[in-house]
Amino acid sequence: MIKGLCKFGNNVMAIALLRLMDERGCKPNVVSYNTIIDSLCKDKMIDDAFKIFKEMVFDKGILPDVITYNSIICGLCNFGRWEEVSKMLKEMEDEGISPDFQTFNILVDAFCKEGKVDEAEAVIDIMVERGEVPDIVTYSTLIDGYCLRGEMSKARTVFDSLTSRGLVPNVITYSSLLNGYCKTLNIEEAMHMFHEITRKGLKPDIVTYNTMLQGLFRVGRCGAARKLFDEMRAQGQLPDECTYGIILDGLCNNHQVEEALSVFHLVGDSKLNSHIVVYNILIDGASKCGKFDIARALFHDLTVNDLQPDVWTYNVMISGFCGEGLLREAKHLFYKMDESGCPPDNVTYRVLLQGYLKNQHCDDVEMLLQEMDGKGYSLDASTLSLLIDQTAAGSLNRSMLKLIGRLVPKELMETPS
DNA sequence: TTAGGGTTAG
Repeated sequence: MIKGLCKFGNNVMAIALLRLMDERGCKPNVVSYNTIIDSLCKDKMIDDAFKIFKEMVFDKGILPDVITYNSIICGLCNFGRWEEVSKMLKEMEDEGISPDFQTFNILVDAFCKEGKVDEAEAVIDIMVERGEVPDIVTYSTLIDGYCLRGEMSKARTVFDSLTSRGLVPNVITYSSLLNGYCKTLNIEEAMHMFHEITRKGLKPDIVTYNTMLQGLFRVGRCGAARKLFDEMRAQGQLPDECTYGIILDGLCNNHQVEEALSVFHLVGDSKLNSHIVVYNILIDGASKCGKFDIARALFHDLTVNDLQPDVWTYNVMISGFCGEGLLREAKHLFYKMDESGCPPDNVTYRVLLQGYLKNQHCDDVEMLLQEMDGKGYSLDASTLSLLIDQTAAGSLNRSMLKLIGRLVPKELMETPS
C-alpha cells in the first residue's frame, strides 16, 4: 500500500498512512520507512527524506539498514551534496553497517555522472578489495563515464574487457557505447554497435533507437534517420516523447524548421505537444533560422495552452531577442522571469551579457556583472574573452577588470589560453 | 517486503 502510494508520487498520503498505522497500533518497520525514504529521495525531496529518517531513528528507535543508507546516499549524490555523502558513509561504518555492492554502484554512478572516472575506478578497486564483484551495471556505468568525457578508446577497453570478466553486455551496455560514438560523431562505429545488438540476439529498445536517431541527425543524415524511424515502428517500438524531441531538434538543426513545424502542427493537440521541451526546441530552432516572429508566436502560445515557460524557454527567448538586437525586450524578459518565480541561471547571465557586449551596452554589462558577483555566478570562457577584448579595445571601462577577475572560475585560471 | 545503469533542447 505504501509502495503503491509512493509509486503514484503521493508521498504525502504515504506518510499519512505511516502515521495512521502507528496510531492504530500497527507499528511501521524499517521496510515501511525505507519505502518512503527512497520515494522521497527519488522525487528530489531529500530534506523531507532526512526528516523521516530522523523520525525513524530518534523517535521510533528503529535502526536504519543498508537499504536506508543507500537510498539517502543516492539522493544526496544526485544533488552533488558530497560532504553529506561522506558523512553518511562514515555514519554507516560507525553503526557497523558495511556498504554493500549497491552502495558502491551508486558511488560509481555518481562519480561517472560528474565525469570523475578516476574516482569511479578507485571505488571499483575498493569494491574488489572488499570482496564484492562488480557486475555489468558497474561496468556499463563506467563506460558511460568515459563516453561522457569523449574518451572512446577507454570506453571501448572497458567494453572489451567484459567477456574476460565473465560478464555479458546487455542492450543497455551496447546503447551506452553507441551513445558515446554518436556524441563523438563517429557514426560508422555507432552504426556498427547498433547492428551488433541484433547480431548478438538482443533487441534494440526505445533508448537505442532514440540515441541512434539523434546521432544520425547530428551528422546531417536526415534521410537515414527517417529510414530508422520507419524501421523502429516496423519493429514495434512506439516512439515516445524523447523520440519526438529528437526528431524536432534534428530537423531544426538541419535547416528544416518548416518541416519540424509541420510535424508539430500535425501532432496538434496531443499529449506530445503539452511538454515545454517541445516548445523550447521549436522556439530555439525558429529563432536560429531567422524566423524570430515564429519563435515569438510560439512563446505567446504557451500562455494560451496553459504551459509554464521554464529557464530554458526564457534563455532561448532572451538569446533570440539579443540576436535581433532587441536588447530592451531581452532585459524586460530577464526581469520578468525572476518575477514569475523562474530565477535566471548561469546560462541566462551568459546569454544576456553577450547580448549587451555585442551591442555595446556598457552600463548594463557592469550592472549584470555586479549582479553575478552578488549571486556567486562565474563567467564562461567565451564571455570572458569577449569582455577582455572589449576592455582592451577601450569600449569597456578598465575599472571593471577587478570585478571581472572575481568572476573568473578556478578552471579558467589554471588553463591560460 | 523496501535500494543500482543508458536516450530529449541553450
